[in-house]
Amino acid sequence: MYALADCNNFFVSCERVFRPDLEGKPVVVLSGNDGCVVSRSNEAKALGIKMGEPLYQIKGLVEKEGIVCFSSNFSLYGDLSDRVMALIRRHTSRFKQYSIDECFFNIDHIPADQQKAFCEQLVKDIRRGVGIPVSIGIASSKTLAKVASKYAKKYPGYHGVCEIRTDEQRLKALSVFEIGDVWGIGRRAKAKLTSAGITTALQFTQRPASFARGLLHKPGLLTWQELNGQDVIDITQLPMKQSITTSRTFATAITSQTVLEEQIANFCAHCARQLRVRHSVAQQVYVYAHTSPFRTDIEQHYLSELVTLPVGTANTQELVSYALSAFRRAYRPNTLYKKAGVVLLKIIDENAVIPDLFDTKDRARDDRLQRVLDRIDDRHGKRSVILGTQLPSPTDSLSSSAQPIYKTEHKSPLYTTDLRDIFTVNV
DNA sequence: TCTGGGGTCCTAGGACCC
DNA sequence: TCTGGGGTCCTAGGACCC
Repeated sequence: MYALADCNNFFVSCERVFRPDLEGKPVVVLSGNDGCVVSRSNEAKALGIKMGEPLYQIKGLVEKEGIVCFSSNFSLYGDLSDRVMALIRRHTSRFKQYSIDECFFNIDHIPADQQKAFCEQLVKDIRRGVGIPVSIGIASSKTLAKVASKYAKKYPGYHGVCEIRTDEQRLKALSVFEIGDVWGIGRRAKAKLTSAGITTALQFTQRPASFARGLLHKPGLLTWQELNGQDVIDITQLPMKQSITTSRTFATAITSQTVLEEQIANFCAHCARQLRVRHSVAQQVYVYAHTSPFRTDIEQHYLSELVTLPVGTANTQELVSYALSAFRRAYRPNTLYKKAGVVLLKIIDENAVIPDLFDTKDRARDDRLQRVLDRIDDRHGKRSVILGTQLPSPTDSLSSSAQPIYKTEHKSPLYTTDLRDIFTVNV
């Protein structure tokens, strides 16, 4: 049997840990640039606010109902996530974190008739120890465990834990479960299934496997098998990341090449640091920037450039230099770039690097310097030492009228990871 | 005017090989 | 006028997840 633990309204719950006065009130957390709603309290959901809804479209409602808005604060969410995960991992086996607020684990070391009580205790421990409300679903496949966890979340009578153990329970749960809410069924698949007359998960499972395969291909077949109780989706694979991305949407579109170069350099440096934390190197760098897809009044433009490196590397200086020269090749003047990003690809273990016979770089020396720079950042904080290209160029800082590149108007303090913020709050 | 960020997997189709 | 078959590798784009 699998158990799935899912934090309720995770980002909002994180904000509430330090703002208990917001318990019972409508609260939302916004995406980067304060653009869209990405987490909603139950009260906000009850007001009809949808996931992913742009903030500007609900401005009136926000003011009328006194909805409390937060800019996203990922160092806070990451830190609380680590605490929740550590608590679960300590008491379970074959633990696998699936996302920032979800994990699968195995509870076969507990007798079957005690598994539910065990998970109920886990829910209480997390609530008391970290302050985050969690729901747990138990079933024979991961997709069914997801179904169970949704029931656990929806009905307080379950005390946070729901299990689908018998076939009667499975059929009953699926008979009133909307097909579009099934893990793996997205908008397109839902539309296809609806036109085939399928609205519940149960109806889907009652069609033959060939129907699922024919309409939704391999992923659809896997979902069909999982809903029928077979354990076929494997998430234990994925030992190493295949790509690392850093990208941002800007508050106002940017045309300046030097301002964009500064952004690209910072995105790339951030990716490179992630790479080194994982003891990996990248063999390709992909750079892109584009106009706002929502603007119909301007010509759309998508700039992208892929560079394959002669030798895999995690060195910030080297990766930034490739990223910037790629960007310079593709940059187009007088274009309103609204978003840009850097992706590192073809990632392999640092010990698997294949040397280049004609390499001109002293890599041992570069690595030593990089290690020193990382240690300085570890000790004195992120960005203690950065490349010159990561700073705004003097001409830009003079000309730009102090307009911020990103919008975060509702950010909460870094309660758990930055002491300076706590002192600021107390003052 | 204002619309997120970071991932994975699958598939079709083109390039290329013998 | 007539113009193969079978395979691999790579890439872009679609779909999905949280």
